[in-house]
Amino acid sequence: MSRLSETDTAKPLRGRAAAVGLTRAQVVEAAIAQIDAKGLSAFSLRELARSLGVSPAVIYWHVGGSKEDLFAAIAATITGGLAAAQDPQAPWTERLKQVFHAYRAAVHRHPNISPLLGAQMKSNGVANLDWIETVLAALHDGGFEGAALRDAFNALIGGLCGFVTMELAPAPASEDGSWENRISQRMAEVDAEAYPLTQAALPQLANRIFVLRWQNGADVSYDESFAVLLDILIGGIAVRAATLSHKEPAHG
Amino acid sequence: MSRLSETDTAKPLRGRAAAVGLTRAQVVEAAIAQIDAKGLSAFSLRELARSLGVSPAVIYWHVGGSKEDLFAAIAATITGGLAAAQDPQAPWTERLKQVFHAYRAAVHRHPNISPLLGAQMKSNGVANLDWIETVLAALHDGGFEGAALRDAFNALIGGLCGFVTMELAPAPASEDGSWENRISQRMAEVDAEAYPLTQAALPQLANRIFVLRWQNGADVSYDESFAVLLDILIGGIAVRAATLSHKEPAHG
DNA sequence: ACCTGAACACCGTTCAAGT
DNA sequence: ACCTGAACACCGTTCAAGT
Repeated sequence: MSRLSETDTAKPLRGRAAAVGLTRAQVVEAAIAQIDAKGLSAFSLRELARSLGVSPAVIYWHVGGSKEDLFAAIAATITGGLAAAQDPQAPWTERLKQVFHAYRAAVHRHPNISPLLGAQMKSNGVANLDWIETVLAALHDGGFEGAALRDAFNALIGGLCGFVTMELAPAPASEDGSWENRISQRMAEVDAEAYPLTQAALPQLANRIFVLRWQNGADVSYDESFAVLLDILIGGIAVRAATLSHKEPAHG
Repeated sequence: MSRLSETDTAKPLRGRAAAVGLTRAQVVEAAIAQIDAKGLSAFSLRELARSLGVSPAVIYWHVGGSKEDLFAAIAATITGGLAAAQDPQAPWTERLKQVFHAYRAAVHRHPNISPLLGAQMKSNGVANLDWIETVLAALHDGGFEGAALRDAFNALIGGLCGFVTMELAPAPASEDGSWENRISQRMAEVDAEAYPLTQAALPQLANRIFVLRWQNGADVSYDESFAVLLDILIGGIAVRAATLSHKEPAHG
């Protein structure tokens, strides 16, 4: 949103060319702004350089080896500070809810970035261990370790971060709304013989359930569905925690 | 896997140029083979045309307007026939398990295609309603309708398909294993002061949990984690079904 | 109906050279 | 240390023209 922060006085400015005074953080910030504005599919390093009034090569100088590295830096920026969203006094099940709600809120602040978080391993990297540590700590408090810890962790992260990725899956890039029109019309014509339940459900659920929609979670709220998923998952994890041999039943 | 099926005799072959005799289905099949072999990031329409010994323009002629349309056709091919995986006699909770296990197995047969299914709305389109109908039918048998049906459907699809998307998120494209080496080494150096639980868990869990890994679900099994997620989700959905006013408690 | 060939407007990435 | 400019090897997409 905001332009390059002019208040960053930490730049040496020694040479004449260095008068541009770009920072790595500024490059990442500008990239996020570009993706917020035009979408991920329209994003390019050359366009980013253009928007910064700079040669394409400077992106490489500041951010490292490749476009993927820039994406990883963006992902790290988006998911930074998630650990702070959690109240250390709360029971572990509550802490988990807080962290995943914070995760979803953070991605919703930059919905176009979402594919980088869910569908690219490099962006999932060791970037910031802070919020991973909080998830592991909560599960540890619930009594999980070893293979049970692994499965609980993966089920939570995969299910919840995966939900957000699907929720915010981008629509096809197109100036006009031709695709939206075509798909909404095609849904109106679903064959009642072949798909009776789909046809019956569509009047109420068209564009409000995955797969049968033409807008994503940036335009249509999936808050309640996410709440249901989170409730079921945390509840199920708590039940499993209670059955672990070396712990008393968990509160929550 | 298999080359173009020469046994397809349904091609007219009238002109001389038509001697190539390409089918839309063959183009899609060849695209899948390309992505299986080289990965999604290395895939291009020109390369596909080259592998078919054909001009780039023919892809457009056969498949429609854009690369995204080809991707949608690929997604439809991959998820086709999922409805058949389900035993109509089984209780609704069992049917759900069958369908989602079949979904995961289908994507695992072409792991490189996975981002198309989870992170692109066009590929999620009305493509094939068959398996959507089976999910809606199962939930209907469980007594869900209206907003409850919507949330149950979204929680299931988002959580489970989302899990598969994360599980199979592609590693960065690079000839050598330099990235794998770097990240695995960085994990070995996690600060025990700042991240005590992460550090304690890593010896057992490195490369076996999301985010802290350098290989994806095509190389490392997430079968057990998926089973845990599926169990918790179906169990939670069944509990909610039992609380719906107009139904008796569900079996399963 | 199906395909070719060439063209247009872009890309990501690298590298010598400047200050 | 930070940036420019030009170059290389590609893209996706379109369109007239061929058979």
